[in-house]
Amino acid sequence: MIREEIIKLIIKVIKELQKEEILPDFEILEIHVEHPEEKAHGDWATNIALQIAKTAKKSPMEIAENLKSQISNLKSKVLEKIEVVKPGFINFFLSKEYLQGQIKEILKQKEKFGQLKIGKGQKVNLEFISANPTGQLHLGHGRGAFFGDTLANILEKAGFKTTREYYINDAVGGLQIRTISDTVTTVSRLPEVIFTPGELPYYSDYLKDKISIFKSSDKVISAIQEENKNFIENKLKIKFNNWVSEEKDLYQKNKVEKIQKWLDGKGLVYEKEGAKWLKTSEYGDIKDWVIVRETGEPTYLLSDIAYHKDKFDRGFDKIINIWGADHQGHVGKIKAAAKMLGFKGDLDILISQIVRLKGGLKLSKRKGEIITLENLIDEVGLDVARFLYLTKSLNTQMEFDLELAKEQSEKNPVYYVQYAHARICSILRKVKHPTSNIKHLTLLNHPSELALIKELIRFPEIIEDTSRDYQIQRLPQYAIDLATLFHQFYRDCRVISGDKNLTQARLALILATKIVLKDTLDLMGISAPKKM
RNA sequence: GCGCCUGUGGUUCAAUGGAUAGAACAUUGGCCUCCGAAGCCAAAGAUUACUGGUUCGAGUCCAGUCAGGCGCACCA
Repeated sequence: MIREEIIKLIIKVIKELQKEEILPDFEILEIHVEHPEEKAHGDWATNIALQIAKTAKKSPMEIAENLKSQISNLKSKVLEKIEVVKPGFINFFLSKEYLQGQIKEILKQKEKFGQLKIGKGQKVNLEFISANPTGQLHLGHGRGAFFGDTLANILEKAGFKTTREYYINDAVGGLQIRTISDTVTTVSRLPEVIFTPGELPYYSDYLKDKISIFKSSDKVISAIQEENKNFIENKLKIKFNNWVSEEKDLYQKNKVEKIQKWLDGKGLVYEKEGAKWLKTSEYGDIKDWVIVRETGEPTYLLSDIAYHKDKFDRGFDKIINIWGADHQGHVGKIKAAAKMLGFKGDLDILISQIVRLKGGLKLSKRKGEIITLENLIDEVGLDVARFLYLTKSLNTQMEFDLELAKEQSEKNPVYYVQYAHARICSILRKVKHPTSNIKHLTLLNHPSELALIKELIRFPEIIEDTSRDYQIQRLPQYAIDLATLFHQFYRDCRVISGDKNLTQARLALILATKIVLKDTLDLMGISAPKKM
């Protein structure tokens, strides 16, 4: 990757300057190389001179000039020009030869372009959606669903081995389901109350129907779970590797009981007011919490600890939980439990903020009519829905305007991206043998061609950054940027022309673009149509 | 009251502490005899809630204020 190469170059040069005592000895911190928005600032830029100015006791400009001349001496084929600008930025300009050569690289690697090794084959567990089997998936679940699925794709691309996991809160045997939540309000009711539908103004018609058909709580739950699973696999097109049942995989295997004994044996549990409390406050949480009620029944917390113990035992290097905002208070408890259990890997708990339907929920609450995720997908389609969700950062609340979404589905940015793909395919259909001759890549000199190549080679960097910071919204943005540069190229350069060599070179360019565009869409779970 | 998240053009959202805060939608105008106009080009629109602080540099970090959301169970 080009960024890595530049960073290595800078480190090397700083060390040389230190040896020559032009720069004093200091620890080289992280070298920050960025992709400036302004073209005049080069393809890459670093602020390293500004950062080390203080410790080096020299002016940033002086340091930058020193670094520049040292790097220039190396005569790298990758760089065409290096500039030092005002406060002390060093701007790098990539050479045409390097850029042209990258097309060859993309065509060679095909869909493996952007595949990284930073995951080193480490095992990652991603748990997401995990909707209670007491109703259909709603708009809020869409966030976790698409975010989790896409993040898993990106981590795989970055070289991790991922497991997509869904936790089913279906404990009915030992525990009994006490809470039925519809998608609007969570209300607690005893089991017998649940099964007198006439008295339940809170529950959706959907749930009432299920209750009147199946009568018993465990049957209602397994029926709903089955429907949700079906919906997720077939309509959301998300394939989970693992469906973990609280009832079957934890309670029936005595894992909840075992973890309680283990915690007890470690002296982490005490009795107060007839209940058993876990000393979470000693492990970083704000207070202690009950794990066994006065009645002797375990709480959700205990079974969730058992679940996490199970995950830890399965040997994951990294565990990512994607929870809704209403579970925020649960984070401290599970983190505390992870410490108690001595989990050595990363435990990242991501909270997705609430999805709010514009115009409020008035009618839905009373009538039990809610906007389900299925309604949304029926209205706008899976591609639009996925894109819509992915463009927003997890920790901002999102306001969902269904009317607007429907209206905009016609002119949605997803079509803009897909159109670029379809356009490429359309051009390729006009060529008899769309195999590209990579011998004429040096003919790619037009600013629009070079700009497009520069965007293409950002792809691995997008994967790297996103696999580190989980800022998924970077991906749809990249897709839009790439499509824009393609459309501009299309405006400026005719692919099929009388000039056979140039045609070959441009075919190679659009083939490379197609590969990266398709891959970007694949990562987001969005289709890349050949015709629209 | 305490904890977490958020406050950016009319709207929905971006912006690893960097250079002139970007898109999309909406608004206004221009571009199809030529590889797909679901496209391209342009205009207009922002005191980044407010007040201080940190530094070469703050939408971003820190403190405080205001506003909104979520959580604070022997519910899950």
